[in-house]
Amino acid sequence: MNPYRTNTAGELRAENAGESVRLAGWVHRRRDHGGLIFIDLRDRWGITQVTFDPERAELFATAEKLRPEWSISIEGEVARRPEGNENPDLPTGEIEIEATKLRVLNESVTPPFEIDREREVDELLRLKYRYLDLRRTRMRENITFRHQVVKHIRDYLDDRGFLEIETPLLTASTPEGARDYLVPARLYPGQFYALPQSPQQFKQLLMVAGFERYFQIARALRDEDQRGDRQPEHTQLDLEMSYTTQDEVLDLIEVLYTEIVEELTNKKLAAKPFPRLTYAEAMDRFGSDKPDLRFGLEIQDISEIARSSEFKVFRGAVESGGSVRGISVGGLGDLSRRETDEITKIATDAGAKGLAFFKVEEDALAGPIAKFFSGEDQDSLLAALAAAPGDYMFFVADRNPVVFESLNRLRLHFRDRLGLADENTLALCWVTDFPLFEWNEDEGRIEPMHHMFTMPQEEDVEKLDSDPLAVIGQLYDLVANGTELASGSIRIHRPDLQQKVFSVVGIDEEEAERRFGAMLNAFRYGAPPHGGIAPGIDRLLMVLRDEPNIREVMAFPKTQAARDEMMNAPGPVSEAQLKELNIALRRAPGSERGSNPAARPSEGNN
RNA sequence: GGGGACGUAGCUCAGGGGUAGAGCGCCGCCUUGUCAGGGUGGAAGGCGACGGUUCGAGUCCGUUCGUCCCCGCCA
Repeated sequence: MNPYRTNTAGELRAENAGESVRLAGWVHRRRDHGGLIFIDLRDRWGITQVTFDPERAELFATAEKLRPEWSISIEGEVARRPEGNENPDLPTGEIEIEATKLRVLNESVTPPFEIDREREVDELLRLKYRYLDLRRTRMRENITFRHQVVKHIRDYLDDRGFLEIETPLLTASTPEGARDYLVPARLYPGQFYALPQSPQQFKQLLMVAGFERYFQIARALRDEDQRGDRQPEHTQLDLEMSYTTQDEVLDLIEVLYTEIVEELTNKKLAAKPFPRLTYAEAMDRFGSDKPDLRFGLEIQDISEIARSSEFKVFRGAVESGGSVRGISVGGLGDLSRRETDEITKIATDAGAKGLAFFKVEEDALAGPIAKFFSGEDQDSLLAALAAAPGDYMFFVADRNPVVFESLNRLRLHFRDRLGLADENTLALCWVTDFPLFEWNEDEGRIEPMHHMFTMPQEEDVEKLDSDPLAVIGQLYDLVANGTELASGSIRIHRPDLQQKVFSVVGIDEEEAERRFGAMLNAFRYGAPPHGGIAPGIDRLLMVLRDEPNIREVMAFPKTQAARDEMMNAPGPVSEAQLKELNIALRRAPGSERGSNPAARPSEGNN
């Protein structure tokens, strides 16, 4: 018999009355009535009320000393609570334990914040005392839920013949993409391992190796600045299949995600099967490759009306190869000058030179530029946007990328402003047929949209030479409520085609050999056609748990400045360690921002 | 790298030129049916740090450190 507990604090019910039990856990709350003491005992599974009777003098005297977060073990009899004293808010609320023994396993100093309350606490304090923060309901539930989702994933893939295979954490640096985290190689002075941004090449090599169906709950590391949904290390479901097709990958993930949502959450799926939009369609209708499909406000192209209008800004945009597009928004009432300025700023922040808008009146359009449009043109605009009296129409005239980005941001702004999206609905959709490459303005060169192992659509292969930017890839994203949850592709499996793609992005044979030699070589040994996907686990959990930040679904995240304030990482290392690694520092530790612990604000230490 | 918000008691916050306040928590005492227990008394901070303006600075100005959010960056 376990010396601490026979049952958990979440499982005892009325039918257990009369049983002798032991429970162990923390003092959640104490209610000392002088002549009677109630202790709420908390463990991972729940809360059970324990009573201490003054007739047992010694026991009672110990119970009087109990304080929140003391670790205790109690023994006693399960008793139905007196009539009328049940607590319907507690699963164990029909019973209580009449304590006969109490062991204090460990006292607790007063915690820096209250464990039993859900109020907001400063994030730095939460992270510094993460082991206490994790005791609180929110985090305990999130981390528990995380386990359930990952378990479901493992079972699902195991059922379908997938093998979970680990790949190295110490690997080679790949200069493009995100900045690598580097690890000095002691045995090779001046050389470094890199921590993986993803197991991409390894999983493809596992296909060459014949494992056919691979997955891994893999850590992916990127040394880039943080965001609400980005951490230095995050977790992906990395997955790859041989002899597969895009549809097969999509179906596999679609069923998995449908199960997760329907079996593990109370959320509603907006549509089953998930809508599949091409990249071109998503941009056209929503101005984004990760559209939020929970609401309308779809974008309409009015370039043809603009081309013949009197309004020079509109005409000019179309004549110089851009377009004019707009959305119609109801329910805004009458916007003040200040409000229209704010809305305009959203568009200009996205690169637009301005924002054209009209208020739709009963008989005509109103607004600063209405005078440039004939009655006929006004009717055409109304018809194009299906606008009704009381609506506002907003138009952006510019190069297409600017038009799309501006209207995308406006769409999301009105979603939030007008509460158009139901929080309990998950609009999952696939976006497919992405271009294989995109043009990098800053660097003046072609780059892969996803990565350079993506297979072009068969009919576009010949365009790799003539018009690479027009080549569509066998590339797909899973999107939920405007958030990208997964990204994948069918891969190139032939060395000649891979070499061709390398050359399009400016990697010659010698460089390809040096950096991707293993893979190119592997492809010469009958590499099977293969493809896969890599869903982000953290982002999925954020969406499913309605958490505003990725830190809320990770047990031990880093701060925005990529620090671990609990473990004090990163930190300096000894001169001896550096010497062993053949590393000389260019700057002494402590000379950089944020690197001086002594400069940090002090906080309570009770 | 850039922009914004914030930093006052252990926690959450109010105060905005005249010497610091609330709720919760904490400590003591009282209370036998509470479950955000109740009552009562008490301790606790000099307002992130540094420098300036002022007779006087949480309060105004500057710098700096830190946290969070956004852009850039990043799938």
